[in-house]
Amino acid sequence: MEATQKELNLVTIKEVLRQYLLQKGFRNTPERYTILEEIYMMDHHFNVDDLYLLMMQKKYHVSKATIYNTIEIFLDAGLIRKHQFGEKTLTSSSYEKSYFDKQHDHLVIYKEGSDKEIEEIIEFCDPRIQGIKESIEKAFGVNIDSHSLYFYGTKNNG
Amino acid sequence: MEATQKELNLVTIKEVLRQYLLQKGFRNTPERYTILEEIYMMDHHFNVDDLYLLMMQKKYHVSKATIYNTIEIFLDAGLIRKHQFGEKTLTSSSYEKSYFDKQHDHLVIYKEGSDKEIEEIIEFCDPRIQGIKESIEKAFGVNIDSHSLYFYGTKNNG
DNA sequence: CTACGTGCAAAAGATTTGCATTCGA
DNA sequence: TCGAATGCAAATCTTTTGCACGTAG
Repeated sequence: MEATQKELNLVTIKEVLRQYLLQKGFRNTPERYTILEEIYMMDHHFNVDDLYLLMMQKKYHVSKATIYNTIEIFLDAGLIRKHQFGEKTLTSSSYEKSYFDKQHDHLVIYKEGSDKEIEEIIEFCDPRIQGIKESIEKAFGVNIDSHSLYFYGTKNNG
Repeated sequence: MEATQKELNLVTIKEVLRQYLLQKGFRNTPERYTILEEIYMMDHHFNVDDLYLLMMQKKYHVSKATIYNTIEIFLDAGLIRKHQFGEKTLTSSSYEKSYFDKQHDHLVIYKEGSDKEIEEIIEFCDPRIQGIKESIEKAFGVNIDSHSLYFYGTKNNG
């Protein structure tokens, strides 16, 4: 059932990409569909290197340049979201599939005693953020397209 | 009056650094005080290169390595905060002085029609974020040390 | 056919590291 | 004195760019 749902989603998401490419006048290259499929088969956040290594393992030869290119397109198409975890240390950008999920935010949990190592990333969704968003739009006369909210903390051992 | 207040703050903040270095057993190097002074004389966000160039102009010779080092210390001491503006494009880390300010969040306004160029960054402070924070702490059993919230949008021309 | 997209390698930009030298305690 | 800090340059890591080649339309 789980696998079947994923298969269905895969069919859907490829169609979404097809429509997007058509509308933009971009080409239907096999790389774009293969990368999309890999991303939508994954269950977690990933960065460019993760994706590159995964595809190498599966013997799909795609260059990093193409992955970076493709990710730009997917971002524009709304097929993925970009994140920047790790407030303290510099980390590479992370991404996640976004088409079937609702917008959510992240709680980044650091290992106890370490400022650097991330132990876990938990997703959450609090409706109050919408209220803040609307207030800001009114207060400053802006249209807000998106937001990002991260909480940083540690496990509560007490 | 403005200048006088800034002078007073400078005296205070140097004392804070002195206490911090003492407590940690770190040395009182002139570089650390000079960099701190530059940061606290500034009114806006800055990145490492901004700071480096500024100090070169003023004929203070400080290497970038030392600036990076010092910034780590100031972060740990709570004298500055780190930011990562620019969700779409990669940008260098930004920093700002934090000692006399209360915690605030940011509204990043992009130039109309451009996904890349930032037109303005506005600071705001909404108390509702505290409520969300407390809910998350209870829900997931964590201690939250900090958060970052960014809204991304464009000027409302309507 | 004719660009657009890809792959590869080189370049660029931010940050980190290694090491000899300097200097604060 | 002597270990911590600094400066400089080289190294590293992520992302971007240039160019020759392949291929979708």
